[in-house]
Amino acid sequence: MATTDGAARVSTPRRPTITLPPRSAAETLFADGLSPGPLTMVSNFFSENADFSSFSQLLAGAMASPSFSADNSSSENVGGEKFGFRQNRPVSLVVAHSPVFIVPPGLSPSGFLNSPVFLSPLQSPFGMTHQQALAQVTAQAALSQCYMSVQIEHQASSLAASTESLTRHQSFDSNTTIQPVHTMISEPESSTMESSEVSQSDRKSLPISAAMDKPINDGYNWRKYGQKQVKTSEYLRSYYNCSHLNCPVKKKVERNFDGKITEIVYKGQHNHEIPQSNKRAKDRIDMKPNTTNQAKPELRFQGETEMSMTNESSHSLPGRDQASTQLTPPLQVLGSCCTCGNGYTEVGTSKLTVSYRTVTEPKIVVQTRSEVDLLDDGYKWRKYGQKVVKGSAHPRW
DNA sequence: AGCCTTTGACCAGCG
DNA sequence: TCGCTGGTCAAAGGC
Repeated sequence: MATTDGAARVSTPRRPTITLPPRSAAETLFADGLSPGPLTMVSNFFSENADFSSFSQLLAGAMASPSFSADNSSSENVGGEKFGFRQNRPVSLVVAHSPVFIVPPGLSPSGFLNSPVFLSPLQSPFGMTHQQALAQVTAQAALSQCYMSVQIEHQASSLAASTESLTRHQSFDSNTTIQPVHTMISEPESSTMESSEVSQSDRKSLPISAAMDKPINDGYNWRKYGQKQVKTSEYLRSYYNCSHLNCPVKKKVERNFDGKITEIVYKGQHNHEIPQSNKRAKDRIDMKPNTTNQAKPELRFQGETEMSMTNESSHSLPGRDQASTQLTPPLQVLGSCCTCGNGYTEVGTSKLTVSYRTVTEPKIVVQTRSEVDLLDDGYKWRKYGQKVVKGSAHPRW
């Protein structure tokens, strides 16, 4: 990142560097605008091991964590669900990558380059827990939705060369869905105007495909093998294969009418490391700070300003012991966060999915074989209702 | 030349 | 058995 950072800064006045605090200081982190709501949910997959540096590693660590293993069994007991993307990941498989994962789903590389949610190498081994690390990634996924449409136009031309080099390692090796269905983050003032200026017609005139056909430059190479308009989502769904030889990983990407990614589902696990021999990989490597930074990564926003990070979500993470949802899966939960009063969380363990939605954040759905940890997302949720949802045998609060 | 996207057709699962 | 739906295939074309 260091090498092309300069180019990126041409259009981005500054990139505030955020050093991730220890988990106990998560509030500091999120005070900068990265609301952790959906993040801690994801983060709870992870143990406290700090030996992973990439998203893949984080996930691998999460999957290998005792809790996950236990949850696996428990989840299977829950109903022997036919989880849509039950992975066949070898237990021993550890995807070791460089400690950089950057581009979130839903943001073109160029968009992400200037995105305030841009991340550089993880802090994980140095004061950042896996929860936080993954939370950051998820935050990128969430927040990027807000900036994508705005930034595409402004950055496509000037940053095309440098963007891909910034992309790295968002390796969702688990069955992970990031589903920012509702982009509700209050747009920063700096981008609100731009957003409004980017009219619908402008957006339509945009080569959306160019900006979004590669929604996630996660370090892997993807080959699109199909695209459909699925009825259940109304959105256009694209199917991608990892282009690596014999790699079984696939992903589905759903986009709304604006071309914004609304859902990403990863299936399977890479049986290889992130390719580094191709140009993109090379660029990404070039973008990596350096080996020193790899060893001592820091969280860095590539965004324009802190202002871009300014949203109304001051959703800070309370202590995990404050998690109040007492759930007996499978069920779904709707409620508002006691911390910020925003949004709700819903847990559908019958499908082993968890989705969070707050007023200020996109919806994020994580599919996993584990549900127990998801119930303790570190937030306090206030139950404000309960009912049986049509089509569901389970109560909803 | 190689890899990618596009897109209609095909297939399998399900009710 | 049939129709619907989601997922995949594969040919064609583009970069």
